[in-house]
Parts: sequence; C-alpha cells; structure tokens
Amino acid sequence: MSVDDVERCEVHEVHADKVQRISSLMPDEDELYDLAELFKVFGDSTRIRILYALFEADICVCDLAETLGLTQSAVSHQLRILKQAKLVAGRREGKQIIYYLMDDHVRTIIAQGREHIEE
Amino acid sequence: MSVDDVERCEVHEVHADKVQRISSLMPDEDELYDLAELFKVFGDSTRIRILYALFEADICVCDLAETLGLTQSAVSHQLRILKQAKLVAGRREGKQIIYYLMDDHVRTIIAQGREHIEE
DNA sequence: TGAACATATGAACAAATGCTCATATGTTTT
DNA sequence: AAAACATATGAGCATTTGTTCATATGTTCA
Repeated sequence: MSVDDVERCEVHEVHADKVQRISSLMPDEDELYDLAELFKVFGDSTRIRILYALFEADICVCDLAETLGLTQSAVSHQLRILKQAKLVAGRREGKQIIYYLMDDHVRTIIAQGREHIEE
Repeated sequence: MSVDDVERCEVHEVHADKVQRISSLMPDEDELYDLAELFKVFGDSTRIRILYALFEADICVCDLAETLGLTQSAVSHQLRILKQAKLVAGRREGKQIIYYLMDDHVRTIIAQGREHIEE
C-alpha cells in the first residue's frame, strides 16, 4: 500500500483495493439480514429473562408470566418471537404448553455476551 | 413435585416452588438490561456489516461508507453505538479515524449466531 | 355438550430506532 | 489564518417494536 493511499480518503476514489477486498469477503445480504434478525431477538430484556428462566427448567406460559411479573399475553407474544427464531419450542401437556430451549447456542451466546459486559 | 402441581396452573397459585426457585436464580435486573442492550447492538444488519468489515481490516469511516454503500453520517452514527458498547474503538491517524475491533467476543458471538442459523 | 382453564393472536398505541440533512468539531495543508 | 478534508452530532421523520386489551382457539372435566 503506497503512502498516497494511506493519506488520501476522498469520497469517490477511496482506498479502492481495501474497499474491494472487504466487499468481496462480505457474506450474502440474506445471511447478514438473518443474523441481525437473530440478534434482535436477544435484544430485549423480557426475552432474555425468558431464556434465563428456561435455562433452569422447562416451564408453562402462566408460570413464566408469574415468574417475570408479566401478562400472559405479553409472554405469549414474546414466546412467538423466540419460537420463530428456533430458540425455544413448546410441547403440549394437557391444557398447558411447556416451553423449552431448542439448543445450546443460546447458552453460549448469552455467556459470551455476559463475558463481554464484565470487563 | 405432586400430581396436583403438574396439572394445575392458576394465576395466583401457580407452581409456586418452581416459580420461586427460578426467580431466585435470575441475574440482577441491571445485568439483564445490559445484556439486552448489548445484543440490541448486534441486531441491525448495518452494524453487523460494519463488524464483518472490521474482521478483515482496520478501516476509516469513509472507506466503511464506500464499502457498505452508506452515507458518512449513517456510518458515523452506527459507529457511535458500537463504540458505546465497547465493541469497536477508533484511533486518529492524521485527518482520519481508523476503527478497529476491541475484542474477540464479537467474533465468537457472531460465529455462534451463524452456527445457529445454519441448522 | 357446556363450562373452565391455558394459550394464541389481532388491533391499537406509545416508545425506540435508523436514516437523512444540515451543521459543528477537529486536523492538515497552503 | 483560511481552505479543504474527515468525522461527529442534533433535529426531524418514517418505520419498527413491545405492551395492553379484547377475543379466538384448543384442551379437559363435569
């Protein structure tokens, strides 16, 4: 990389080589969008609390509502979002639907987030 | 746990033992909030793209704008959010400010998210 | 079958979010 | 010092998001 490149940064002829290399390494637009959608799901403290609860036990909607001090409706709406993201799933047991974590990426992701914060 | 507990789920006397155990294991309200705030930062495809770019190289604002096809202003606003979350930082080099990743939790978190999606 | 219970969902509304435009701050060069 | 360049930031606006309220769906029990 020449000295000129380092010093100059204009709107139309930027560090063209760098820009192009990075562009070529970018994942598909779709994948980036899906990733952002996934993290959006983690980006709400109600949903984080639901996930934490599910770390400890499988649990029905109304126990979740009681535990978190929320409306049944609010919990149900959030569970829907968590389900769509394939982070949780529910199995019916009689009248109730028991929710549970679908996989352990959830734990890893939250653990990493927690590590990042404690710095 | 008695059979009664399993079958009954009323709003005021739920599976009290379970509810209380889980409540007692919940992290502080503050920590949950901070975690959600952190993931909110990952929950936008523009910011994800910025992070991906920074995986490849330290880079100035206007190259980022060029790479991602965005306004300088838009990029700057997003960098501000990434900085506040301590995911990126910038060092001045002459007129430019070169941004870089602050730590590798970012890579791990995104890698885990990517794994979750590819299922 | 009808009543009671458990969960899901649509509409509505307030709050949060991301972008644009205009402009401010800070650095280098002449 | 003035002009040019690079980045930051505030205000405004359209869109998204989370909750509540009302109601629908689905299951069990008498």
